[in-house]
Amino acid sequence: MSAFKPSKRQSAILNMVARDGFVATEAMVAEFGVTPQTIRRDLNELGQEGLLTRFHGGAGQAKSGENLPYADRLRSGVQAKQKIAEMTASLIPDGSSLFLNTGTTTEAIAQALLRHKNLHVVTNNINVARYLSQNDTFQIMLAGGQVRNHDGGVTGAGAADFIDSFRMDIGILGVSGIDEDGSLLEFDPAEIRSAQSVLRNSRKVILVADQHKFGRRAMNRMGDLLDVDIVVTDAPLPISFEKTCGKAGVEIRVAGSAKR
Amino acid sequence: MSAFKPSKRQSAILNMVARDGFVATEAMVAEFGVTPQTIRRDLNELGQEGLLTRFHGGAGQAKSGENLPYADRLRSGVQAKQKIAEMTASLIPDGSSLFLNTGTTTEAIAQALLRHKNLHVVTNNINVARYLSQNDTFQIMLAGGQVRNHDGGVTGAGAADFIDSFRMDIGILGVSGIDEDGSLLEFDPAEIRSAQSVLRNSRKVILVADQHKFGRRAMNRMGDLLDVDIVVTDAPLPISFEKTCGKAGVEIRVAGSAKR
DNA sequence: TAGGTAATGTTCGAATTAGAAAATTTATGA
DNA sequence: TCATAAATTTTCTAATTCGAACATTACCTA
Repeated sequence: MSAFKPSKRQSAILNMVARDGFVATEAMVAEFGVTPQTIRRDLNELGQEGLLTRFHGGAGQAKSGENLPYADRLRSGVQAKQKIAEMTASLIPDGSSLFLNTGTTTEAIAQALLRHKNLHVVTNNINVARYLSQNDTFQIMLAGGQVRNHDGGVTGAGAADFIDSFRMDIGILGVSGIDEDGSLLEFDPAEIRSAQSVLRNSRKVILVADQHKFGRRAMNRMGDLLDVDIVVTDAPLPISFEKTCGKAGVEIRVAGSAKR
Repeated sequence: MSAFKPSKRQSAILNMVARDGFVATEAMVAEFGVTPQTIRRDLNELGQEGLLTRFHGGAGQAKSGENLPYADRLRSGVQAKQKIAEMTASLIPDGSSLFLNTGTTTEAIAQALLRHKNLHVVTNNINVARYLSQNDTFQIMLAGGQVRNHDGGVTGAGAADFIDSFRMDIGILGVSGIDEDGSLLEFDPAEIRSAQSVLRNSRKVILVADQHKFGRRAMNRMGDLLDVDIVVTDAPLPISFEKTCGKAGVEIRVAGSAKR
């Protein structure tokens, strides 16, 4: 029972490849929860279409050629996160206290925040902590616990308790997926408790999610759109989600829609 | 034979990786006219320095947010730390549980440990955690608390308590200085309690210190040479320290004296 | 010249990945 | 409900890559 349709998964693969330059087969197996054989089939198909290049052990970006229009449409990963990160950063005043959880989007936000001053940040992600530590005016609190090797997230009961000991102005949450009924979903159950602590202890909650997250399924429910104040994304939402947000009283901000 | 010196070839490899995102081992073999094994040696070295990421079948760009290795390399005493790191790593069996505290030397050790397997590591340093997380067979526990911006150390009462909840085979300690009477010294008082927890909870304690640490003064006393089992350093110790170690029953290992 | 060292090549067993084919599950429409 | 097609897993074998140990080469220097 995979949470991805084949076409969805294939475009997600293209996004990963576009973002990282090279993705190992095993990494995709872990990401999508399918068999290596299935990933190889995908890679062979995408490779035949010239959308990526196969390597022993994974796949990398396609050699520059034609086809790029289509590929570009499917791979908006990095730019999308960048736009989301910049808009989110613009919502944060200097001197705020805030929380950042795990995810590539929140890592992008950490980078975008480096120009701010005197932020107090609580996080459970060692990459976020490391980025932010470059700014001497920041005070960074990192939750302790077991480190998830592939993404640098810190998990465990202690991490959630640690977060519970703070009360923050703003909580910034990344998620694995959002269901149509407004459920916020995560792949990793270990992340749930930390995220819930953030929801509880933030005066204002900002949810960051690129367009592919909407409708994407994941096993664990961490919360509900009702708990969120602002959603920052990179493209107009499907109507069903707009309705859900409207009911929940959630403000939607589409990054890069005005300019670019 | 080969038209490239090793250093030339390695920087050429970095260029290829930077340009293409991912380069297959075979492609480099063809490019440089050397054996796959030679390429692998290069890739392992560059990978350990964090300048690229190894994959099965080739190498790709370094994971997000690298540059510290460069800064590290420019710092003085890198070679000494490297030698100490390699010798220390050789003292650690696969599958051990160990502790690593804060300091540039312990960060070098973290890199040197990447080829080990199934280590259980407890640390209060986010850089150590990040390096080690590249190895999927490691289980990493990171203490929580406030992050010291300039070196990535995690401090606070919670950090020491966190360490106290473990019992480890080996504790690896870096220090700011060592007094002639055998006192282990630290500049930052916030580091003291964590280090003492390590001394308490390690079955064997390895102290790592380059030659300049001996005789250097610092304000805070964290422990005594009596608590240490092995000292790893990079040059023969002054006689006064040899005597102190002898009395304390401490084994001294000088890295790089026998081989290399 | 003899010894030492750094770099590379060779060899080989172990580990990883690929691919083909069959079995199973899932989705869909009559 | 059943039949059918699509998607995925399973299973097995072949191909590739890896790492360690040892041999070789080139070069330096005492």
